[in-house]
Amino acid sequence: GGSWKGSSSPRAGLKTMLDAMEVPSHARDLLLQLNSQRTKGFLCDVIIVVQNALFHYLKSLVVHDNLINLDHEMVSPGVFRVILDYIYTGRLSEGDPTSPSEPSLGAVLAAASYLQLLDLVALCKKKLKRNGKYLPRPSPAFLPYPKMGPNSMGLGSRYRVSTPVIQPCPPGGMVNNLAPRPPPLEELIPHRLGIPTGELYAPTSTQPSQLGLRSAHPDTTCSPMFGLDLTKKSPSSQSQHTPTRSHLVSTHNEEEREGTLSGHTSALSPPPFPHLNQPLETGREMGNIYRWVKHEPVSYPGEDEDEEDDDEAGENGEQHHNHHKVGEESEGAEDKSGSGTEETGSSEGRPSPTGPIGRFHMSYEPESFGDNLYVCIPCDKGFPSSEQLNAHVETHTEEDLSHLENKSSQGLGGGGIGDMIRPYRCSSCEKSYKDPATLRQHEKTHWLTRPYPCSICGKKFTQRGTMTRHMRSHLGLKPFACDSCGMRFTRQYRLTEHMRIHSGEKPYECQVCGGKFAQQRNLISHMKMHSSGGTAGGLTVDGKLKLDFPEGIYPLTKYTAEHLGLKQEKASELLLQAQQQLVADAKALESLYPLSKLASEHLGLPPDKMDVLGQPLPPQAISDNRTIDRYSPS
DNA sequence: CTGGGGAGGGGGCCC
DNA sequence: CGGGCCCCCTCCCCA
Repeated sequence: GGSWKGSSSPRAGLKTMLDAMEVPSHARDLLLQLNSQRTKGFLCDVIIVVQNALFHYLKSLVVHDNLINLDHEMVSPGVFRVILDYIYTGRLSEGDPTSPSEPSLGAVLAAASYLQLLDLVALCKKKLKRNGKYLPRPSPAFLPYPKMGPNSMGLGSRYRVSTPVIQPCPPGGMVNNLAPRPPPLEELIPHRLGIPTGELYAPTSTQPSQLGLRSAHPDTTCSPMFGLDLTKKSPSSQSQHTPTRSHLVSTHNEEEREGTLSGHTSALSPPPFPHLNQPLETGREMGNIYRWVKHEPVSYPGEDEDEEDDDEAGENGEQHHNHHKVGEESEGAEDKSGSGTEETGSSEGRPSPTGPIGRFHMSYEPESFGDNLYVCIPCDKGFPSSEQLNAHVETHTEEDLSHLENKSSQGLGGGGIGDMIRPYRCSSCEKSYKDPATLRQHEKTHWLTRPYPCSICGKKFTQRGTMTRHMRSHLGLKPFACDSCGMRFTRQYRLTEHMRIHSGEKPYECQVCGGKFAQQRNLISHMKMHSSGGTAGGLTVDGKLKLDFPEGIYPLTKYTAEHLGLKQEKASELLLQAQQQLVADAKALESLYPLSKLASEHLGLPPDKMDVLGQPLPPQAISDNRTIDRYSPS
């Protein structure tokens, strides 16, 4: 990848080389061979996921990473098959237009433009024209864009700018799940497909630079894309750890690929909502394009920026005027994205002054609320102004909202209130978040490649903050000092914990034995002792079943949870584990000693109901206060 | 020797 | 990006 970055000379060189090819059919033969190889799945080291379909691909034709996930709203498996065939054969099969399974040329065109397969776009247009179906679009500056998926909220205009969507998944050679991990990879597109490589191949030289790892191509200006910048934050923020750009030298090579790729990948990392995708331009012109988009009133203000943008925002400021400099792909992109952060950040509130909840106003039919166009989703009340709605929303207590959220998660199903409170759902798991940044952060936990490697030991992290924290341990940075003993810590939280040693405060109390602890974690491990070890003997010396919950099995009350210093949910879970362990132990014992009346009474159930305890308690049993009250020991 | 508690430290994750 | 919390591992001490 890196070799394509920078000036156009590599292309020129390739052209010369190809021109000089003594056997003219060589390229064709080679492609045929590759295609045959591909159809057999031989040496296909890249897997592209489109919905539930897997396509094998040769890495030589793709830029990086072994697993790529395509947004199936933009590219269906059928369409992608056609595209892949085209890539390998140079031929566009039109198939049988009457066959429902055969993708239409229009769909292929849309996907091709989405993927920036310009040659294919041209070919599709040509064929459509020939069929008399193609109506050229007025905007010459941009590729035609496919219609948006069902979740696009009608904001397809955001795709006005080229939005490569093939998303790099972490290497590792395996597809750990088919969950569509959105996004955009920048550059699937092989050079031979007609994309100017200089525009598509972002640099791969993105290894963290500050601590000595450098970027490639000494002749180009490479931004330390996701280099750890300890100058920014770290208490010891030693500037000496932060080489300036001019210090960068090239050490990039294949061996570094993984690391650099991960950086690159993250630099191009996908927004969590494919359908809310921001324009993620690949070319150096993108800065300009972006500027144009910025002023587009219809541009959807979703979570735009890419993860890597942030640390470049300042640095790139000086380069806003210089997008056309060859060899700056990444910076151009980042620059764009960085600006995107600001812009979209400011515009995010536009349609929805109340944030995520407000965002859902648009799903309502205005007329149904008369003049009260501003609707509080949780309680369905309408208000004539956003200010009034805001004032109203503030009257909702956290409790109200969490109650509603629980309700929705228990029965209202998808699209319920829970979704409105936490509208940003992970495409790979059931989790949802209140804001897109958190979702994006979370989605990285599903990646196979962790985007933030430690420059010292190479360990990789899903969050930059975790990586910088880790770095501090390498560097021995302990900014938090205890006033009493001078001991230093890497984290504030540790110091807080530590201070309890001096104060003697032990806020965490075991509700079973009354033991007190200064640190919650020690209470937790203590609780585990109660559960797993508790019935280790199973029987007391006098042969009775030994139980640690003399009152029987009960879910934790909120009160108890608070006393444990745990969130009720967590405490209940913990206790539930203990209970299940207890039941398992009791069952094991029962097989040895038929369950006595005494034991069943200890468990709070008649012997014939013992089985149900093997199953997790239903959520209501934990969260429903009435149930809790009934079982509560207090 | 072992179990349990105290405490330091690292990573994951969400806000 | 930092703060905060949770989880885990580990080491040390002591009964």
